[in-house]
Amino acid sequence: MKTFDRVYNLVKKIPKGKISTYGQIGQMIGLNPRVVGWALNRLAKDRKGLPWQAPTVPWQRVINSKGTISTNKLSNIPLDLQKRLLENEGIKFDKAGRTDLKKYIWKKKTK
DNA sequence: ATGTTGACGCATG
DNA sequence: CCATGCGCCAACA
Repeated sequence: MKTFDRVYNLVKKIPKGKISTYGQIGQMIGLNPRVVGWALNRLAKDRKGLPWQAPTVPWQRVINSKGTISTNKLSNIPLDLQKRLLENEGIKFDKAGRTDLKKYIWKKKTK
């Protein structure tokens, strides 16, 4: 089991309308937040023409701990794509591009 | 083996 | 709120 597979498997469990953070994901599977970001970045690189609208892994549901979008400074991902995807799922952003983590944060079922 | 690179996060000033 | 600095660690060259 590759490290990035552990990340993907967990991210796939985030339900629509909920979000998580790199730190939270990392904490759940014992990885540094940077590694989580690295794994998702790799996902984008391996995309190879697949449509952004139908991601295999709902990577858009992972944002940073400040509640803002981290992908906007990247060149390999269209500007505001992540924000639009989340808005499609009912996530609201304020004028500064922040979202309410307390409201939308995903709480993994303690089972 | 060694150095570099981050979709990060937290502490400081 | 903005700017640095640093720890973190898998993958890659």
